[in-house]
Amino acid sequence: MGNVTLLEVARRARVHPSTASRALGPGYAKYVGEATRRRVLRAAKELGYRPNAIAQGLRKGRAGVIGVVVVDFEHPFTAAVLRGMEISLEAVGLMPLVAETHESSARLEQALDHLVDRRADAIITTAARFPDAEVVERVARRVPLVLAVRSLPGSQLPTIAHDDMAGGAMAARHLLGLGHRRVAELCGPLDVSSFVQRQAGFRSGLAEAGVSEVAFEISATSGTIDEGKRVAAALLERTPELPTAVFAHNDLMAVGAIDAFAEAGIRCPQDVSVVGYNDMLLADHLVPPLTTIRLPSFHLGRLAAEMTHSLLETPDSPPPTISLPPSLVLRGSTSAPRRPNRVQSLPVA
Amino acid sequence: MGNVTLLEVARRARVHPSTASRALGPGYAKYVGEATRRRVLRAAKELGYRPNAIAQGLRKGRAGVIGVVVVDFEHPFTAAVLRGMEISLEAVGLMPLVAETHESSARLEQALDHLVDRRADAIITTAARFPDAEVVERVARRVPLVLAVRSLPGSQLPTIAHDDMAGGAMAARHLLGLGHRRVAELCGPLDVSSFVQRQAGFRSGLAEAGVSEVAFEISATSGTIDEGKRVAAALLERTPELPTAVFAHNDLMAVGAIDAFAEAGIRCPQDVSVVGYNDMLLADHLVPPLTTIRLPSFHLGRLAAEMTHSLLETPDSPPPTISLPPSLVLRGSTSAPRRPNRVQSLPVA
DNA sequence: TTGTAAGCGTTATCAG
DNA sequence: CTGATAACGCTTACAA
Repeated sequence: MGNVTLLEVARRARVHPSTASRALGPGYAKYVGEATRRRVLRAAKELGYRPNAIAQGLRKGRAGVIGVVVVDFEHPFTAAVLRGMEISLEAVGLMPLVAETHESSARLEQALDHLVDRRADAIITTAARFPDAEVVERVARRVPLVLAVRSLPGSQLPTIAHDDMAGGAMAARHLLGLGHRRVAELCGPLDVSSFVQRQAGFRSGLAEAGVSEVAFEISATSGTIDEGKRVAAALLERTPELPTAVFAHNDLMAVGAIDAFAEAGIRCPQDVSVVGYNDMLLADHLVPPLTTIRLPSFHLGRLAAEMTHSLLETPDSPPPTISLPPSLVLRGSTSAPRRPNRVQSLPVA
Repeated sequence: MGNVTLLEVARRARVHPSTASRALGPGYAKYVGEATRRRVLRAAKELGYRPNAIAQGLRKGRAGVIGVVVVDFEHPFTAAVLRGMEISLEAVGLMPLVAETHESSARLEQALDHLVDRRADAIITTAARFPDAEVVERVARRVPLVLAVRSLPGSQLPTIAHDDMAGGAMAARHLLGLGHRRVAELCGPLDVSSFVQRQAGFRSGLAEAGVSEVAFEISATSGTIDEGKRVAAALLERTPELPTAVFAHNDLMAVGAIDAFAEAGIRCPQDVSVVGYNDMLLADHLVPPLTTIRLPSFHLGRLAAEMTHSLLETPDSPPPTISLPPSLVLRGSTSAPRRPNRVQSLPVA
């Protein structure tokens, strides 16, 4: 496992290590004689030399790595965001170093510290929750940091997110346009900007038509099928007069909600319309196919990476804030309300 | 952004840097006077000292990082495998550095080289295809390497994979048990061990009952819905007498196949049974719910990481080969064949 | 228990 | 165009 070092390459090419370094590196290669360069290159190839990125990193003070913090690889759009970042980072020779938080503040802090320790050139986090603001700001003082997907209120940090306010409003307008007047919301965790924005957008969309949503204070602790089911069941239990439409803060929750409704004998979309969020894989293969809000996640990933890169190139430019518009995907889980619901008590699973 | 170094901590604590190092590191802390240690710890905290992992890595010769190569974050079980690895790596203070290949050999090589350059302590790859064998073996000579999920035929490298042979056989026996005798297979790319094994297992399962599958030479270039649809459409086009059951090499392809069948007016499971593979998220929410083979992917991730770790601890132990048994998940996409199919020509979408 | 000194593999800087 | 030298920040024999 003895690794070939620059010194050995230099010896074989009969040059000084620094000459070998110049010949191999892109920046200084022109200051090396053509013949010498060839010799060095050949020696390197023959020995199977690979530069030690750790030593380079120590010397140059940068690791050539961008730290990326995500909630979960299984999260609906994590893969798309990551792929976008990867593609645009690769173009500039940077490698993403990815860490998961699983929605735990402790793990977020740990991941950020890890990345700081590794001297990541910059960090992109898509996992910030409101209680993490202090930690994030602390880290941002040590290394350029970009907030992606999830923003932090009042933060001056460069931010790129989906326009969830617009997404929520879209959902509201769609439902209103269909004729719904009695609507409810199945909220995701409200310590995350995405869900707060969706809620605000949804409510303001309703308000435009003078409608206000069914009061209901329970929100999901995570955006999963089980949580969607639990929250929807609670809605059934607590709401005397059932809403004719429901806006779920993500597709998985929408699926859970539809499950809960079905178990109570309430059909979607005949008895209740459901709008999801994310347009996840297979959303179009469910029954009914899910009407949902589609997010330009791949694009967001690209832009986040580009923003990060330009932040490194031009550290003193004003921190940008980008917001990406979503779009409505019409499918079968929404339709006009059948008729005003009667007060009814329904069995709960 | 001037980062605090050990030297500054040492100065503030009025000790020599080496003493500071000992006080801070876990191994030598006991050789430091209690009072001194306290002073160093306090100084470090006050200055917000964070050890430079790059410098540590250079000095110690190890980066404290395990390189992990995956095909795609969106791949059905990547997330589960990764989470398994992460959990067991974290327990021993190692961090996964993840790279994607998108099923490209060039990217695989690039990713492996990147990881070698970063002096990853070890590499786990779940993305190897047969043509990559040479590259993988080359890299394995420089750094401990574990083949996970996808094995390489004839390779002596430590390997941990799903028992796809058993999975394929399970699918075959299930279909045979239901009474099917005319069955076909929708294969994934056959330069990947997983799919070759599934095929071999399926065929041998059939052979036990003296059945052989419908001859059909087209295989998918990737395990996606679109590819499943394409291959299934080709099957419809080329097979005069339609099979009563189909084994798709993964769930997404199964979904695509069911789509293609539906477009041709062939219902699942009434006219054709379909078995998938992976038990992906939402497989139970499709229509019909997918009968499929479930893989212990989280467990595989854990074990792969443990194997890697013990490989580092005990480099001279014989390279283990582990195979993890899958299980059959019975759902609605399979049923007894209605009756022997007549020869028929069918419209293709 | 603490200090000394050397060096991990590179590259920036300065001479030549 | 090439060589010498020092330094990036840290750990670890070894000496005291």
